[in-house]
Amino acid sequence: MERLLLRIDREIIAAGGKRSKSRAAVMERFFRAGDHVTVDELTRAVRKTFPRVGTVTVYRTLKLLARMGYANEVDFGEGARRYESNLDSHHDHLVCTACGTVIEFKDPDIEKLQDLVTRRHGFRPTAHRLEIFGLCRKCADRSAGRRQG
Amino acid sequence: MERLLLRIDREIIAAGGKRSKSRAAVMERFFRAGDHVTVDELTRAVRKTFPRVGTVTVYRTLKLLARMGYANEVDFGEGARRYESNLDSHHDHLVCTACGTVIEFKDPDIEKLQDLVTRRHGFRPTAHRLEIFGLCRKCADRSAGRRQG
DNA sequence: CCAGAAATTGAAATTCACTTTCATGTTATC
DNA sequence: GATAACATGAAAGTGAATTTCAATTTCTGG
Repeated sequence: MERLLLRIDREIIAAGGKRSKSRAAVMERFFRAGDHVTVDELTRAVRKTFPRVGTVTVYRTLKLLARMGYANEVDFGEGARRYESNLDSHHDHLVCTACGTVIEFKDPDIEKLQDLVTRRHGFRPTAHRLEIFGLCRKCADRSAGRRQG
Repeated sequence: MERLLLRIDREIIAAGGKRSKSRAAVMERFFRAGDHVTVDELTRAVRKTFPRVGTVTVYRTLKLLARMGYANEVDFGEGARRYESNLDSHHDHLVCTACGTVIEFKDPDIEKLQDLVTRRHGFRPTAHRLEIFGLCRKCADRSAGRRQG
């Protein structure tokens, strides 16, 4: 973690940038969060220990991380986009439309079939996103319970 | 087509709505378009034969069609959402990031695997979307050509 | 340690897609 | 054809994301 932040900082400096405390605070909170955060959520979190940080800096830092490949922009159709760390390997999402829970999953078989499909169309894939919307176990149980009793 | 528009009109009237020429024009252009249109694109198209139509009406009509199940909102990450007719069965998208071409595809095997994944998580799916980004055959060939000679 | 150059910051202004408002125009009904 | 309800569209309003710009911070090299 400390190591990661140092590495990113070094990369930024190599590209002609300079260190900054605000950005460091944003990055640390972001990677510590672990899940999918909106700019607004992350701003509030950072402000707990760094009240002076502006929304703009959070926007800029996340865009920067995305450009550098350390973060991904994701969109669950809520109106505001979310960012997730890109340190783990690729995964897709189950999004509960009732409670908002997001479950990550990996499925190499689906990926393989996707490769087949793209090949069939002479398409060279660079990225993909798969989101499945529905009810998580808890919400499904609740609605089933209501229906049956 | 004529038949479809009549049917939709009848449904609207059954729900307490009234007929309208603007809306009819929007719907006809929309279903005739066949592909994924933005509100802006569709507005411009409708105005060719119906100059007085406002953007708002296009927004409202597409939202209405989506609510009635005749259209789907899709998002290729361009900033503006697109609408596609929902008359054909479900399909997913290959989006070329170079030229913007969108290829539709269906893959029952992928769907089956998706069902397996959701079941494994006790998740009850209601919808999903799969977008694969990359280079279409033409753009891939072009960049391959450049690379090899 | 200091001065100057360059990047970073954040409040405010701006943009852009989308939605809401509301006075006016249309449509259906009696 | 009067009237009640719906549809329309211009303009105003939202809200997320971006840009602007003066002030601040960071780095470099005397």
